[in-house]
Amino acid sequence: MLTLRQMRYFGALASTRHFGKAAALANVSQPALSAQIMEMEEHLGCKLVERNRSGVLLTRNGMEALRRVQAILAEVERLEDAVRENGGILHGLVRIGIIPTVAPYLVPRLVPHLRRDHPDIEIELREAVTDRLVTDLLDGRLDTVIAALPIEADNVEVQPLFSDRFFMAMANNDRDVLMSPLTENQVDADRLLLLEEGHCLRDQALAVCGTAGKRSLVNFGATSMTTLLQMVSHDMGMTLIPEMAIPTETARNDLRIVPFAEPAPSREIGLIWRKSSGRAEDMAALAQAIAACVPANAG
Amino acid sequence: MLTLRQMRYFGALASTRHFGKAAALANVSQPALSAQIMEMEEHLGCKLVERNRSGVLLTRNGMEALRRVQAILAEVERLEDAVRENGGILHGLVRIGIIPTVAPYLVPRLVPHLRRDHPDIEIELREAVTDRLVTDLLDGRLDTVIAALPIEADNVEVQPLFSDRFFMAMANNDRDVLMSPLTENQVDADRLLLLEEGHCLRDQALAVCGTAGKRSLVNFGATSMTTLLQMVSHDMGMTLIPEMAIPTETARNDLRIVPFAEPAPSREIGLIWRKSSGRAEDMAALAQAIAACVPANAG
DNA sequence: TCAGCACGATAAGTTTTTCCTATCGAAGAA
DNA sequence: TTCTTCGATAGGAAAAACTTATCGTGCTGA
Repeated sequence: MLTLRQMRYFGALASTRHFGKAAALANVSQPALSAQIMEMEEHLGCKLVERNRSGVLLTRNGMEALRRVQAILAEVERLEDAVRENGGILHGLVRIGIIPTVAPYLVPRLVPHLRRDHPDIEIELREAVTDRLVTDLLDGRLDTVIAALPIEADNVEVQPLFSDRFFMAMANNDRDVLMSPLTENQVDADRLLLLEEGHCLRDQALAVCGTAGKRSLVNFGATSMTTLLQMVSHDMGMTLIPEMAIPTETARNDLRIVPFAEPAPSREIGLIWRKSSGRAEDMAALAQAIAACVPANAG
Repeated sequence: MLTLRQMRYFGALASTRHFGKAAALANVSQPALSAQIMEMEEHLGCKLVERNRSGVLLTRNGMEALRRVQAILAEVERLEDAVRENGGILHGLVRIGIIPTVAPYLVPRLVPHLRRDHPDIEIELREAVTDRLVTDLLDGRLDTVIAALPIEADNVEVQPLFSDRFFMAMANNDRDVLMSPLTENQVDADRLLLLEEGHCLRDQALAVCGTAGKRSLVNFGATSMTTLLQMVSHDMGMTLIPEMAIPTETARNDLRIVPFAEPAPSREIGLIWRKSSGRAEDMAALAQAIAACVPANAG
């Protein structure tokens, strides 16, 4: 079996053309180097050097081998450097999973921010419901997940990012005249519009409105926040809207946003990654970047 | 110190994503492989794999390392192949030294012949006097020498190639009326033109004409056979011409070629190489190629 | 919920590899 | 000739790598 040790010794021999000096260069005794060279020749099945009066000559095979050996040793050195230097924080590919009720409001601000502060980053995004994201995270298809807490998974590290208050959204011309601020039991569960199964915001909405057990009449399940709020703006009902979605969605739809009475219900958004990934530093940097993107909601 | 063994195990681990299977693939026990991976991580200063429930995951550093490791292992394999396959006979660079009284008559026929029969050959030629060629050979700057025998050097192998008879060349209008065939003592040493010091043909001419001790009047020493024969054709004297030079030189100059009486004097041209070069096969092929180039002179 | 299983880490002892010192033998130099 | 240089060889020590056996943890299914 060819070894790097043999190649290193052979490189030293080629550059000194002298067994003794090569051994000194390689910090071993001359017989040790001789033996390795002989073993290398044995393995390759041909002489690499000629031992002569006027020192050492490389054979033709030796020259060919030398070129390749030097290339290999250089490659090895680059491997050591590349992994050691490591590119610093948030370098290279980072695969981020984000739940659909956060992604559209965070991504447009987060990505440019990351690109600016970490020019070497390469971002891969996936948008899916929490369960799917956590599975992908645990299976190594994602490096980190941004989702609503709490997360039920072992072996993960969780860093809370910010708290995102809920508001009630309804059509501006809605006939309901709700108190503002709203108390949670004022909500008519039959008029509550929800996202489809699997979205954590659906469960949160049901929890907030105290209707976990009830069956909502209009519960067909929208596929996105935007769809949901379009329905709301067409006076088909009302829905819970997280604060971070308000600027974007009110710009798109004609909505009335009604706050809840304090203590306002909210969701906690957090960053999740595998404990064993050893990327706590990257994650801290990412958390910081996210915090810098949502100043209005920080809390 | 990074080793190829570590890389091979790491490659196996990356492809199986399972320590046990990787160990089987590498034909070692699982603890042995674990230890090598750990050592590699230690050396590189970072984790390469995450050990998890769902098997083994490569870290980001691990992926970077894997790419480089695979490249390195492929390079090593190519090194083994390249040296082992070896390209067959007369492949790659062959550095040939030829004495000046042979080169102009052999090279134009030999080089195309070699290129045709050994397409992978790369020929480097040097023309110099025997002493210089032998020094270069022994110092490894040449692979082989074509010169007149005998050669005084140790550690070399000698393969006689062909015998090259001498003729006397003189101007066609020379007043001397020599017997043909010529006997050696008929030559007027004072009219003998010679190459400069160092050429073996000079010494051979002096020996043939039995004038080793005499001082030739026109002994200023020409630098080449062609120069010498131009002088001859201008009736400045006569000179010994080897048979292989006759076709070329009589085409260039108006010469009278007179044979010697049998046994005609001759020189023996041979192929010389370092015993330790281990290229006997190459040299045999080269000798054969040369023989095929000089059929008229074969003897 | 608990035994069973899968998997990587650890332990202990053995084998293999690598190395060192000392010395040999050949070849060139004085 | 004798001396010196240089790579190879010998013998034994040190280091590396390997093996089997076992541990600990986390998942799985009765």
